Amino acid sequence: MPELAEVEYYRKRWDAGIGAKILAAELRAEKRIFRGTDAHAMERELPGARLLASEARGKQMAFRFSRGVWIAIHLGMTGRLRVEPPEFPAGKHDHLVLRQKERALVFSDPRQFGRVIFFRGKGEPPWWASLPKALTSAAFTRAVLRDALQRHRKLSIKATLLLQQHFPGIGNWMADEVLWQARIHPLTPSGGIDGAHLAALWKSIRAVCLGALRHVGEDFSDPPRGWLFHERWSRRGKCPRDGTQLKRETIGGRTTAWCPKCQM
DNA sequence: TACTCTGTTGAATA
DNA sequence: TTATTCAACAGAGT
Repeated sequence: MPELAEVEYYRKRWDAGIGAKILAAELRAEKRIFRGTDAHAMERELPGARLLASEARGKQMAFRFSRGVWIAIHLGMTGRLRVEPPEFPAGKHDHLVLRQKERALVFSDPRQFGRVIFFRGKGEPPWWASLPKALTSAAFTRAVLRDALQRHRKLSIKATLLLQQHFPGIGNWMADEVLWQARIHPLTPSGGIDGAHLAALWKSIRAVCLGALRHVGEDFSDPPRGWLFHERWSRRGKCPRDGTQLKRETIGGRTTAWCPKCQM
């Protein structure tokens, strides 16, 4: 599930623990969630560290602790962060539990497509510093968009929008929403989008990111009425603009919904 | 029960 | 270098 705004929502769940010390880190190092990181070091070095701050970039989150300790979390498809009472017993899919005096910070992920990465050192971890700039920042210009589309000119625009190195935070439903709002057919080759279409695409990328953050990102409420979002899940979904029955097909390996009438 | 679907992404291949 | 396919995993839906 988690795309840009859901990630932001879950990140803020752990804000409850900011300022408090970690007493214990419970995890099972052999879990797939910890692939590529030193989970034993995490278990050893987190206790005693104080949670200072967190930030989300696209689908990535970083939690910064005292003593130069960081963890990054990616939620994958089914990952969640939540807060439980301090003595809460970890369930089957609760892969990381950070105990504080007043609460437990819990990361769960049944499918384990997500991951946790540990870092201790001076300054920002390299993997964090090298992430692309937010689509809602001034750095995401029309020229940056055009470059990304040209680099993948043969790829369908739907598949291109899912590339995290260019469109951090965009996931399957957001990509469909962006294309529907910009009235662009998901199979359009990315390289063929220019002029007014490019301008419309740029505008709807920002509108969808901002709208999602404002609604889903704040309190997990649904996006605004009138968005494709409310229709795209069902086989019987209708275009909110003209009532046309939506088409559903796999594009770029993902289920895609669009209006055959207004998306050209 | 059996089979299909899934809001992700990285590794392996072409 | 870029595009495509598939697997990692578990639960929900039909």
